[in-house]
Amino acid sequence: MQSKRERTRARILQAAWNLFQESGYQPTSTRQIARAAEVADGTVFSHFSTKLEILKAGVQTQIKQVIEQADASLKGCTPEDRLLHYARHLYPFYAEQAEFSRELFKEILWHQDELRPQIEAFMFKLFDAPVCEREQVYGQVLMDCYFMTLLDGLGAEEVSASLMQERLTQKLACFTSK
Amino acid sequence: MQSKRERTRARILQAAWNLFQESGYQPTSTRQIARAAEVADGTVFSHFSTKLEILKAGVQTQIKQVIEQADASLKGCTPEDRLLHYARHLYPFYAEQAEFSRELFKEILWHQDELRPQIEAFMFKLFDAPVCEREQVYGQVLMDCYFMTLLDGLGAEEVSASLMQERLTQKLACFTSK
DNA sequence: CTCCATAATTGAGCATGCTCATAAAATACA
DNA sequence: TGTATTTTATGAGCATGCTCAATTATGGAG
Repeated sequence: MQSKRERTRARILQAAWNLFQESGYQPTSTRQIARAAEVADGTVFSHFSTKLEILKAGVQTQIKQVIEQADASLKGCTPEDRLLHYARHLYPFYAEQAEFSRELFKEILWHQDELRPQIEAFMFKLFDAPVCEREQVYGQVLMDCYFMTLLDGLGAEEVSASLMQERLTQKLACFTSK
Repeated sequence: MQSKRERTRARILQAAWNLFQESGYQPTSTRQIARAAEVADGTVFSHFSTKLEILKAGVQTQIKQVIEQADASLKGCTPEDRLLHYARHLYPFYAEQAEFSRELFKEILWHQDELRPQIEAFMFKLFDAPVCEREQVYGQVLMDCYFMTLLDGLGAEEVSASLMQERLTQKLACFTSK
């Protein structure tokens, strides 16, 4: 059985997630979260160091599932096909949770000690072999396109995953057609 | 002669810029700025809607100069050469003002109504002709590399403009060598 | 100069994210 | 069981960015 601490943490996370979904991340105050979770204001921060960490915890469990799904159904041999495959799974998720994604990327961009390993792992999946120097750089270019297309799409007033996929497809065509 | 309002604004901007340089953006409070500019707290916000707007105003005048310099000395014919040319001018600036750049990009990324026109203009400079469909997409890919290399570099603990230039050069080589 | 309307400035006050000394609860050990 | 120690929880309090009703300065018309 989970310890009392774990249960309190879960309550906070659940309450926060509900409120975030209902009213958005920014408009939800940590006091509201505390009240909804029936704990004191300070308790929230004894479980999560930051308001953003709460969001991160919530989103990460979801994203993990999406990635696992994508991993499981991975088809295509070329790195480009595979990148598109992941985009088809992940873009819709990011798009649906646009505000959360924006908030997270804001922070995470500057802490690539968190992002970098994920990117490395991602590149391994694209080439599924220890990548050589040349492939490494090309992989970076692919990732650049993947991320910029995503960031760009998340900034639009009408966030559309399909538009993002289309854009990425066009960009990737630059490489394969030459 | 500039109106009193303009002079107050200038005083605030100057005071803010000094403090930002001295102690950084985040550690400087708007109250400190007000005190240094010898105005009331509220006055600051009657001239700038947001703390970030102050920073933006300060940085933009500087960046304009750097861009003009780059424009004036523009050499090279291929889009890749030109992109690198701009990188050689702009990366060092962003790197030197790393904290400011990070703070600004955080916000600006999601308001591409501010960023988009600048990017469009930038692409025009790269191709110096009304770009066709195909070039448009390729230009986007170039920009993606330009920005991701920049963002990536700004996130490192040791921000190095020359490293960023090197990385961008490598990426661009993917295109020209094929 | 005097009056008045408009523009600029003021600073008390608000909600926020987060801290930290204290209190309560759980646990370990006798 | 009873006591000591460690782990959790508490909530008053802090500094922050920003607001807004009230106040003061500005400058133009009579």
